[in-house]
Amino acid sequence: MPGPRRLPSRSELDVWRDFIETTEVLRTQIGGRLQHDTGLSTGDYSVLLALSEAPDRRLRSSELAAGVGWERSRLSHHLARMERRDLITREGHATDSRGAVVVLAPAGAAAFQAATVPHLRAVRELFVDALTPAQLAAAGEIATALRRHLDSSA
Amino acid sequence: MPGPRRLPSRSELDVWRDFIETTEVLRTQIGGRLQHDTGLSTGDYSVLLALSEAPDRRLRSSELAAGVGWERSRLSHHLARMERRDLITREGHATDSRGAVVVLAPAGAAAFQAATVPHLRAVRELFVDALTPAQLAAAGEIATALRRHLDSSA
DNA sequence: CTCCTATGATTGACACGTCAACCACAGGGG
DNA sequence: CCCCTGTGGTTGACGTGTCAATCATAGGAG
Repeated sequence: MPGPRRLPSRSELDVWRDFIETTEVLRTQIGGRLQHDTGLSTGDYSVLLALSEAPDRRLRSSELAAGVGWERSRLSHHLARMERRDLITREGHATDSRGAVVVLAPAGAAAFQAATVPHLRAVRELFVDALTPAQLAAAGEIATALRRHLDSSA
Repeated sequence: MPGPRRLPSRSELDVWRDFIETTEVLRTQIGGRLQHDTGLSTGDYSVLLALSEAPDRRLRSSELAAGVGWERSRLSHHLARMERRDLITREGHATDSRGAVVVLAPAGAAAFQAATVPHLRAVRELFVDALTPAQLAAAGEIATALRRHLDSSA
């Protein structure tokens, strides 16, 4: 056990840079297409997806935050913007006066409906179609390994 | 060849979501550590790295943009913020009066020096150490395949 | 019942990114 | 020489994300 572990080698660093930059470009492209085709951001899409699948198309704010994996502060800012555009509305919680309930608005449901096929098509074109089945499986395993490692060191 | 190709299957979509969310968490964690340990953002780091490697520690704005892979507008905003913090300075170009030259400032060089080891350590801990050598190689190949596909459909 | 702490959520300040508009100058045709 | 188009770069507006501070209420200890 040497004390401070080694730094990444040149080839490891090359993989890192290539990997992180490419995933960033991928995210930007997918987001840009979604924005262009439907007027929704990927954040909007995640929120609308979670609400669409929720019973009664409504969720308590903290449940929604857990569902999309965001901090409450981020969700609060995003919901404020979505409310301004009439995609969602907010109500008080019946039994816990601290709570807020987020409700899918008609315009939000419509926007989500219109967005889902174009978005899934973009995912296929830019991600699934770029990889062989073996690479796709490997991508899944890499994501799982990274996630487990991140969770354990948090 | 059926006309409109199929949408992603359930398992393909699961991989997509896992992959894109995990890489985002990874990016956020690395950026957060860098910010916390050194006061630099990953953007700052990229710019300072490019300038450190440039002859005379100075680059024309458009070359710097190409080097870090950013749009000119993004670079301009970022340089304005970095100039405010005395990490870089900007000068006019000698022969092309339209041009701007970005110069690494002493504080920028010092901040970069201080940041490199902690940053590389974080990359090793959160990325390299999470993967087997085979997975690391696969990650490189996946990035290459995605990048090529993105370039061709742009 | 009265504090006391923990939790749900919002806010303000600020960094970051994109888009479109803009300004200034370079480098030619005429 | 004059215009005209293209290029280098900046700016403003706005959406997005993080952090720290704030506020109100829930829920339990005493």
